[in-house]
Amino acid sequence: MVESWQEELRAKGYRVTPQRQLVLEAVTNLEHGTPEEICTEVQRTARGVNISTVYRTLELLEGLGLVKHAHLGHGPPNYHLAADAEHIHLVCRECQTVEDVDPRAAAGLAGGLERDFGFETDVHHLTVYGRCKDCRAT
Amino acid sequence: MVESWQEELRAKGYRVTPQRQLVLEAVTNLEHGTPEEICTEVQRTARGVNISTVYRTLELLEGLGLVKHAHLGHGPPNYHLAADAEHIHLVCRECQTVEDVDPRAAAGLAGGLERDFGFETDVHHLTVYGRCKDCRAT
DNA sequence: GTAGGTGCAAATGCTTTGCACTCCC
DNA sequence: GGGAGTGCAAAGCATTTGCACCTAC
Repeated sequence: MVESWQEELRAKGYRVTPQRQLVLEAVTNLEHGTPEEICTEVQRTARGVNISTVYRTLELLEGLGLVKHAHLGHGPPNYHLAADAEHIHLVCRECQTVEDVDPRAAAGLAGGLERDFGFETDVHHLTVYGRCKDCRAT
Repeated sequence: MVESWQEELRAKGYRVTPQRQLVLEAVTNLEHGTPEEICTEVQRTARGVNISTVYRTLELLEGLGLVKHAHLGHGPPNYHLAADAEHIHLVCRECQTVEDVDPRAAAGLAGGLERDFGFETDVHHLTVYGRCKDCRAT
């Protein structure tokens, strides 16, 4: 398997700190979360990590390719583990819920954009707005 | 054809003001613009409209279905005429440029989401992140 | 005339930054 | 020990809100 992210950090001259471990754990537990939510999650298990440290850490972890973020509408960005299966976000414009679906649903779209525009689609980052099943039923 | 938006405003008890006309014109001219850019565009032709009026007006016009907005990444939302042909935004993560493409590219995706999840896709609002042709060539 | 609309300034919410102190290597 | 990392507070933006004044109807 791969070397641990801790070793990777050290190899690049960064340091392994409790805060960085806590933030990564929180992202893992939440599966999806805004910086604010991640900060709150950390406080559930340990003494808080400052919100600005959360921002700095997320930026670092994203640079290392450990986490990724997506923009799910008006609010703050949403972070999740890069290692989690990639997925597409379906955001309902009425009830604001987010549903994760298999990226294969967008395989045709990605293929078409590649073929017609030479555009390399970042599938995990794809956000689709619309109305969900439940809201349409109402 | 349809009644003018001015009449629609009056019919709903709203008023037709120069500011509202100017904002709608600016959106028309810009094709795509953030609230800030729209505010600047108005100042090119007339004496400025206050930024808070721009926000309030865009919200109103969106409620009437005259304009729509999309989130193109980190920055502020992007407004365009609802009457403009619907399109998909391809946002390059490296050079930040936005390319508009025909919504038919996403017909397969929308059909699949409808069939498999009962999700009604808001195609005009679709934003696809990735890397554009030019950046991939470098 | 009057309710809706506007401008201005202050408030808010999210995010970034400067700086002194801390602690990992 | 020294530089990277952290906490705290202040600064930055984008956006919203309160309120007195203005104007379309």
